[in-house]
Amino acid sequence: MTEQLAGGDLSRLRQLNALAVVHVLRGRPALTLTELSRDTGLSRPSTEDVVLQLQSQGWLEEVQPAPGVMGRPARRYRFRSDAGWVLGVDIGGHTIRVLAADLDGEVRHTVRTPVAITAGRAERLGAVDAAVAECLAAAGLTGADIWAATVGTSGLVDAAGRVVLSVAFPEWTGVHLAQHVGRLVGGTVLVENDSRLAALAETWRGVARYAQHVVYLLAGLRTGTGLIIDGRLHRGFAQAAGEIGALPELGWIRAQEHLRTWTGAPAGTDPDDLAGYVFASAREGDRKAVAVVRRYAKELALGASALVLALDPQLVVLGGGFSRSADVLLDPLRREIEKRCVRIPEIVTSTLGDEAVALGAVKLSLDHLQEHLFDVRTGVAAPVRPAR
Amino acid sequence: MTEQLAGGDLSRLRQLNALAVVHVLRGRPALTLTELSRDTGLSRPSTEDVVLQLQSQGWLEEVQPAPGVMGRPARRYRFRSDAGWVLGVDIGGHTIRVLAADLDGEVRHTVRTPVAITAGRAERLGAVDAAVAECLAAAGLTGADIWAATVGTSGLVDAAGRVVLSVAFPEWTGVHLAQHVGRLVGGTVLVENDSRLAALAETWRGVARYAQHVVYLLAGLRTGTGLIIDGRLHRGFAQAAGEIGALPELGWIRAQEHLRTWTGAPAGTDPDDLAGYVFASAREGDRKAVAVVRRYAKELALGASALVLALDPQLVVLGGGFSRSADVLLDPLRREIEKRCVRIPEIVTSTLGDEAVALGAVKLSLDHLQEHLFDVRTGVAAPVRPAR
DNA sequence: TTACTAATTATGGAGACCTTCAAAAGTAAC
DNA sequence: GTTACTTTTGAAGGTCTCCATAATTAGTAA
Repeated sequence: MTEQLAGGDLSRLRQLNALAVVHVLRGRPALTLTELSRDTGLSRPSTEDVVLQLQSQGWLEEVQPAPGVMGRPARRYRFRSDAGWVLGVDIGGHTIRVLAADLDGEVRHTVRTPVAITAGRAERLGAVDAAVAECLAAAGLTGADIWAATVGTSGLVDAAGRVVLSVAFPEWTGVHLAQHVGRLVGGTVLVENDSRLAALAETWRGVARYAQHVVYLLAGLRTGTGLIIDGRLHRGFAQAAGEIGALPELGWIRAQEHLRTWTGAPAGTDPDDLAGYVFASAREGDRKAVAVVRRYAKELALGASALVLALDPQLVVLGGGFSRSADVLLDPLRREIEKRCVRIPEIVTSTLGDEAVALGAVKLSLDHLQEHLFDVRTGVAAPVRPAR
Repeated sequence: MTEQLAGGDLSRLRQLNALAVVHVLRGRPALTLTELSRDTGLSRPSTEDVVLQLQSQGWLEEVQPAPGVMGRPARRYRFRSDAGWVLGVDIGGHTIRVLAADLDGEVRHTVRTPVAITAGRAERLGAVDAAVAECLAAAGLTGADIWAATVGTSGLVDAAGRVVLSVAFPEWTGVHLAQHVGRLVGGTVLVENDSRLAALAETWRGVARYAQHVVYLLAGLRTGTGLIIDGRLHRGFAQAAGEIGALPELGWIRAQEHLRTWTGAPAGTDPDDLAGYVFASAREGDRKAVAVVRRYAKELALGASALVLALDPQLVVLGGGFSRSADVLLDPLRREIEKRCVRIPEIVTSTLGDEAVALGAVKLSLDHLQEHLFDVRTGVAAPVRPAR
């Protein structure tokens, strides 16, 4: 609990101050030494010393001084956010998505590759390979430039990066994604459940930005959850947290069934596409459709209420494919949750759309680097890809 | 997420090293400078410097050198764990319990005062006052010596230390415990739900010592929970976490009803005492009693399963009054949980008995001090009671 | 009494920080 | 074009904290 940081000699102090400078400068435009000095609390001369050291290491870069200011023009330094790169990969049912981002988390290149929902393991992995290669090429990078990558997939994932169980794609069970993607890129490869990554993305760039405790609901053809507790992704002891839908009494397994019973769609419609027709009819006021949506919302709310009662989050975020129909789904969902819970959290709709998972994958990669590159214990090392 | 610790000047380094020395020394017998130097990683001369400073501040004390060793006898220093004190108060239905512990968490004095279950607000608070006074007197302390105190109570507690809702004792609702106990002792007064404190105690001195994620079940006349996530007590956004029993579909409200239907007890038995008879009969193999216990276990398991599925803890701890009857309760509980959950955690019985809540209260007080007295950001201040 | 052992004390040196002040490099006004 | 003003840069001197090393001290063991 007390992650003690060992004391040390003077170099440790320099380490900490270098860390402070990097922290102030990351994700911001170039700053002058005076500004850095003010923001870090260090004296001007010390700031200069630290900055020069970081520059010689390759973390900082001098940029053109700002013109047209009073006084002697100040040198300005920026964080070299392009010193390293991270990848976020989303392996979805219909789409493979790869994002390349710099160390500031700025997404620089995006690749979307369609893949048949019926594609087998080999075909899908092949599409991943192609998409990663395409993204690297577009960014002018090689796999060696990637310092960390995260792969998002449906199903249960173990700590080693293997898919332990995939209900949606039976053939997917057992695939060792960390190893597979590890062939393509350098650095650590993390593998994580897609709902969790989407939740993470919401706390980073989405509607949950300032919440410490969040319950994320992935509502779509599959139903899943992601839990943010104390600002951190909660995985559980064996990465099995959030599986509330498995409780027979709550029946998330049944939830979709309600939508599939809908008969108002054109004959021959793929059962997977039915949901869209139900929501559309409900939107137009069709009584039966509204009732179907209400039943679905109730089932969803049961599991959600269990999570809300258990965790008392500040926020519940509705994401996934169905969140596009939040206009007809959110109200019944909210009512059902209000019936059951002691304290009612805010309930909002995701705005990240279908890029949430890949974005969360980028964030997880960045968090991993943060821990290993800019940690108080280790300080800042030279800007090279950390050992795997 | 990145709790950045600002860099700083050389005094900051000394601060960190002083912290390291204190950390090594706390909760251990007196050490020599050489041993301290080895464990902190500092050089001998520096260690001496730091130790001398801490001694002059009052945190460290020299003790008699160990006799009968080769070479020049080394000075030995111990952490002055009696420089400050904390209190743990458990306001139960039948008993008020007050524990006085030193800064190492060593419980030095215990006071137990019986109180009528029917006692009203004033009478109960009076008993608390008396018990606290008695405990202070026994320890030779005054309220001013107490650096932090925690009060455990049933019911929902707000962040200010007020009981927002007490189902078991309606008259208890609204009582401002932090204020009330604050009259008696110095330092911060924290108020927390009793189930949560019991959970905390289990991770400190109980069966959950090395678990990061724990679901604690308080099974007794009331049913409650305490959640430990990432090694920390989880309260939720509005201190309402763990209220899974409120979900109508899981029905913890009904759970006790099963036990109350029991007719095998002597006529005129207080309904609250029925449970003991049921468990006893079940222990002797009475079929009907076994069935009643099984029904109770099933209801309990429903909520427990929801928590386990949501959080995937390493451990489920069964505590509370009924945990004394774990021999007949644990097996059916485990079976019901196994039916419902994806990954089955260890399920064990608490060993702390009815001191768990007070012990957890001590621990919470200590954690509070730890944050304010020995934090990496603040360093170690002089050993005086921190401002409220 | 003498040898051995391990802690203490003293010394010198290096690294990182701070404050202060003079010099430099621009803009703005005349 | 010169002068005044503003702000940054660069250099000097000082303090603090740490480290390594060597000389001294206070015990035990033979």
